[in-house]
Amino acid sequence: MAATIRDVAQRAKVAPSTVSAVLNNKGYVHHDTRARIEQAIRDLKYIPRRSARSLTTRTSGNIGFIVNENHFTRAEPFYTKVFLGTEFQARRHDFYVLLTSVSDSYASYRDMPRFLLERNVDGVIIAGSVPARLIQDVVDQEVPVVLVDFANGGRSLPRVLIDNRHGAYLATRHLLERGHERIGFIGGNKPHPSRMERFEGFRDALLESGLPVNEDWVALSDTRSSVELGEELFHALWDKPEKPGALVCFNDAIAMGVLHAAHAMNVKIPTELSIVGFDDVDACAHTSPPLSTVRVQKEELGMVAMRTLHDLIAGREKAMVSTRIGVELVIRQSTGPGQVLSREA
Amino acid sequence: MAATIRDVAQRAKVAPSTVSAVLNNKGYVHHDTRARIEQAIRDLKYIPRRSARSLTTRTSGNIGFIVNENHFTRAEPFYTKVFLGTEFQARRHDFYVLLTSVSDSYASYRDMPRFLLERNVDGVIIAGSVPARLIQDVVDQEVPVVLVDFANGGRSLPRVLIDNRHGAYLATRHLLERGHERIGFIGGNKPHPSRMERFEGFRDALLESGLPVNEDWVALSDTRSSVELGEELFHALWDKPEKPGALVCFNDAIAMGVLHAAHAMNVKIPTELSIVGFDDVDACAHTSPPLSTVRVQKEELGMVAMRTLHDLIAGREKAMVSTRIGVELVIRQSTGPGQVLSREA
DNA sequence: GCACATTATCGAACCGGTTCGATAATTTTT
DNA sequence: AAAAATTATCGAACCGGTTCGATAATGTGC
Repeated sequence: MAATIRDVAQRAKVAPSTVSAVLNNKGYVHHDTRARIEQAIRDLKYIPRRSARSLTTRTSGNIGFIVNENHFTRAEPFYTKVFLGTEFQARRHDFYVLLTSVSDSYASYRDMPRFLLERNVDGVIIAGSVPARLIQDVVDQEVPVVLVDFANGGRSLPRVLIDNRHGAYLATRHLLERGHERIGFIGGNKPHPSRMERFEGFRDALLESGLPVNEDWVALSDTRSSVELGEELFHALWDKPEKPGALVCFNDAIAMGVLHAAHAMNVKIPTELSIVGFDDVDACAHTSPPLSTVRVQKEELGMVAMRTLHDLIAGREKAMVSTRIGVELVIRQSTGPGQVLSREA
Repeated sequence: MAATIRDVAQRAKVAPSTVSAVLNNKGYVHHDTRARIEQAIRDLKYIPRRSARSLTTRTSGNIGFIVNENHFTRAEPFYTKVFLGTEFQARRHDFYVLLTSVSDSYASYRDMPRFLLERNVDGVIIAGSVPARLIQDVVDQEVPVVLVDFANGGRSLPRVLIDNRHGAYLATRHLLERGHERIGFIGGNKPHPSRMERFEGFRDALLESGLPVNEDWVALSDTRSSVELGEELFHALWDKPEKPGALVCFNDAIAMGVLHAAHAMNVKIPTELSIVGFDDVDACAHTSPPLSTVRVQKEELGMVAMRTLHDLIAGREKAMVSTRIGVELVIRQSTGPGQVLSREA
């Protein structure tokens, strides 16, 4: 039914290889011949099959997007947006994106995404933290890789990161400028590099203002950041004799957990407690009160990663590149003026 | 570098065709031979290449997911979730999902998604409304199709739909049970089949209670349903001399627009006006007040569509199947008791 | 013990592109 | 005018699987 390159060749009275030359703009083809071939292509509505082309060129036209199962199954809006950004940019480069997740129990090369085993991708984007072993296996396959929001320890791979430190710095400065002095930091996921960076940004802003970090107002955890964890951590903090007047939260999920828990305990936001989140997920604008947060351009992360990967695939980029995506403070209504109490007293 | 089927054959001292037979569990292979081949496969870490397999079997292992550009570029959470559902189910069937969008200006077969032109998908899922011409072209390609949340007029294609009528009926009954009598319906997107169905569910519930549909409290529009449209429609309604006490909204975006506009005009929700949305997007739980709505299992829509498509591809399903995905009422705090005023007066 | 079915394996052809060396015609250089 | 370079086209081989008919060995029925 569908036309093949030989059908086109026959109709244009040339060899298949000449048609191929026209299709790929290679070698010498006489102007008239080219016109004849192009006409034949139009007549037969010919379009080369991906599978045939893939076999011989050893390229698939696909790129793989790998995200940790934990991020994915909970349909976390963050990485979904990163994925959409990747997808959007991929389309411009005529690539398709194959999405998959990996579990923490990754053990051997056999657990690699099928698209890698079957050599069905020309490159891979890895979003968020994944087992080190997986990264090793991907690199061993000699497939170009770009990491997003994950700076893998030793190995030096191209990566696209969030400016976590600056974001947390901005959030903290904002609270300081509103007159807060008793500022805490809460969030989980200790091993995640973002956590450290965000905490450092928080700490730097405090130190810059001559304020110490009060350990009583810092609540961390080893488990994943989630709304539930936010509630838990809030309760832990609120039991302390001296309470903070403002909290910098590791991310919006945590912040929303705090919001809920505070609401349940009748703690008024922002009059009794100010809260800043991080990420700016959609729901932030609709919480009550709307959540001040640090906006991360999630789609941009995915887009930049795809551009970097494309450069890598095209062989344009050799050096390891590390890009930081900027952040911006979004002030809504969860941050009010701080009570400057102890000063005068 | 990577092993081919001939390498495996050589090592196991058999013909490539015998290896193929083992790989695909076809024909007769002696037990010992099979064991030898399997050992060779393990030794060489052999995995067949997708591209080679695709060329000869004329299957790609991919399915295409098409969504209207308007739904997609605005990163609408609804179809994103449907996509994730599809993706989740696809993985179970060992398929990958290629995502793309089409624009309303679709004109000819050349505008079809590239994965169709290149014959790089074994089936297609179309989510939401798309140009009729596109559907025609896809059908002409003889590629299995399943529609999601879109009942294409004349043509009779397998589809997975939302139980819109019942959802709107439930929402309206809920308001009636709270004592409301002055209930309106607002929403846009007239040509969308869901709109009609939801309106009918609303109407049926009213009629069942012996209440007429008051045209003054029905505000429709031809443009897309959005937060902005919700605000507009609210203002239009609120200008009327007699105001409704409750509104059934076409979807959550509209409802959130109403919420915003009401808030801006100092109209108290739910004391002065009750609101029910439709879809139950994530943000619903976080609005102020949290939005009562009709929950649609978005992931389920995508999963069922994928299952249906898989049956179609495997040739298990011939007849046109149309599935309705159930809905459930989620009561939050945007719906209060209705004032039974004119009764006694 | 012979005809026939079943089991087991093989090799060649094929899927539909791309690549590359051979060849010929034309143009440029010397 | 011969040699060299450029332009134009072709056909065969190849990518790495699957398919299918041929052939041989073994088992079954009568």
